[in-house]
Amino acid sequence: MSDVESHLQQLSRGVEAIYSLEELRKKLQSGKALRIKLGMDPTAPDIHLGHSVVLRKLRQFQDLGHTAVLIIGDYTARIGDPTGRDTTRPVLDEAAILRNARTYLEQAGRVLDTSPGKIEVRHNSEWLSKLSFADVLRLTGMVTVQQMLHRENFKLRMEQQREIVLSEFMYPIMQAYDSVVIKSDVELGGTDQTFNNLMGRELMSKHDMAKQVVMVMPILVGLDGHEKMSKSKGNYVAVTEPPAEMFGKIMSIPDALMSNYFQLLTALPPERITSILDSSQTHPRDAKDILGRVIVEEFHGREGAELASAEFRRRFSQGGGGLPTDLETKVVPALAQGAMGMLDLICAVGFATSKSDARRLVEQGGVTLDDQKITDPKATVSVAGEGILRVGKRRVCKIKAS
RNA sequence: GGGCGCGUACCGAAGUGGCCAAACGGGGCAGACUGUAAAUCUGCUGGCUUAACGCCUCCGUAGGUUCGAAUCCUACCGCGCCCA
Repeated sequence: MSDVESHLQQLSRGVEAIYSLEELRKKLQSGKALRIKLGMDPTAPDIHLGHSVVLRKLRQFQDLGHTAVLIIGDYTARIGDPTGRDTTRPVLDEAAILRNARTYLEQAGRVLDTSPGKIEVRHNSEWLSKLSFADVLRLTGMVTVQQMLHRENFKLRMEQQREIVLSEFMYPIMQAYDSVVIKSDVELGGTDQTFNNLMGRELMSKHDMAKQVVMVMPILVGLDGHEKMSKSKGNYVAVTEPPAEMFGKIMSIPDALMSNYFQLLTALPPERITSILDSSQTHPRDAKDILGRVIVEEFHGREGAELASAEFRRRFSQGGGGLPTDLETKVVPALAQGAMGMLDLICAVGFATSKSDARRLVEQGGVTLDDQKITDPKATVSVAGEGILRVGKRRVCKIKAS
């Protein structure tokens, strides 16, 4: 297989759609370093595995010698979005945008290759702020209302007779114009960006330029196995999380989700994935362990992944009970004054939000002190030196009087 | 400008004068079990406490009617839809 064909195969992996494969092939055949565009919205700086799907694809391109062009949508963010609902975009000030962009880059850098020459970071205010009204009219003259109304989101709202603010039509045009300016060869995005990215092709061809290829990646399902991974749903794994936390969260996904995660979040060869997912060859628990380690390894290295896996086994498998390696010590000064109520102690270390809450935990048998189960809510404790307090499976700490 | 609706705990959603700390579902937490923080099953899910069928706070906000209000009235705030 030629290089081009093998690259094409790698790059197509896990992709939802390519517009079009043939054009991508031609671009790869040219032998040039391609410019791969990815737009980012400077409002949500908490990057999670869902974002990493697209970022990993971008990284793949980088590794094959192409250039990542990251567009920070600062102009758009500054103007905000009048529509309130479907596409809430809060208005941000300059400082916030800069801050968000910086944390975004810091986090995206855990996936991307940020060495010089591999990545180009641009703010779209650079060119958008210079457009005159006449320029804007010229751009809007290149797109028809009918094209706009084809977009799913708009179509739906037309049918439901819900408002569409005129300026909303401008967002796809602005993004598309970004592509014209930076002369992208390929634009990446999630499937939700399909329309906007295709608009880039449209606008580029109106400018007599080579059209960008659009590749859209599937939206990653969150830890709950149903809804898309997002911060607001709380069903996410942030790229900045410590190894043990990452690993544990991955172990908590429904078994049925494993295949999807292997496909979108790892680079394991397809045959390998098939054999891992075949329960007659690999125990499902081990399959998930592999998944967890491969993902954690990407962010914390081989050693971090192994440690996280080992710790998980120690703490939770076969009854568990092991202590975490980074066992936290909490000082409870009140203990120095003699016996203190169990419930107060639980609240004092922050394992319960109220005494009623603490009482429930005790009554349900979820609390142990030095491996002694406490079942009486009225119990008092006096810890001479220090003790190990557990609440449920996951909350453990060492307590000291001073 | 006119008309009509809606606002209940983390979320969704019942409840239209006392039996309401408020059904039910989701989520969360705990327990059992296990192959894991999976699945399944069970319990809990406003707060305080001398732990009691005690007290306090609570159904957008502020008043009012009533022996008694999430439920009725008034004003206000917020949200939505329709007409102009």
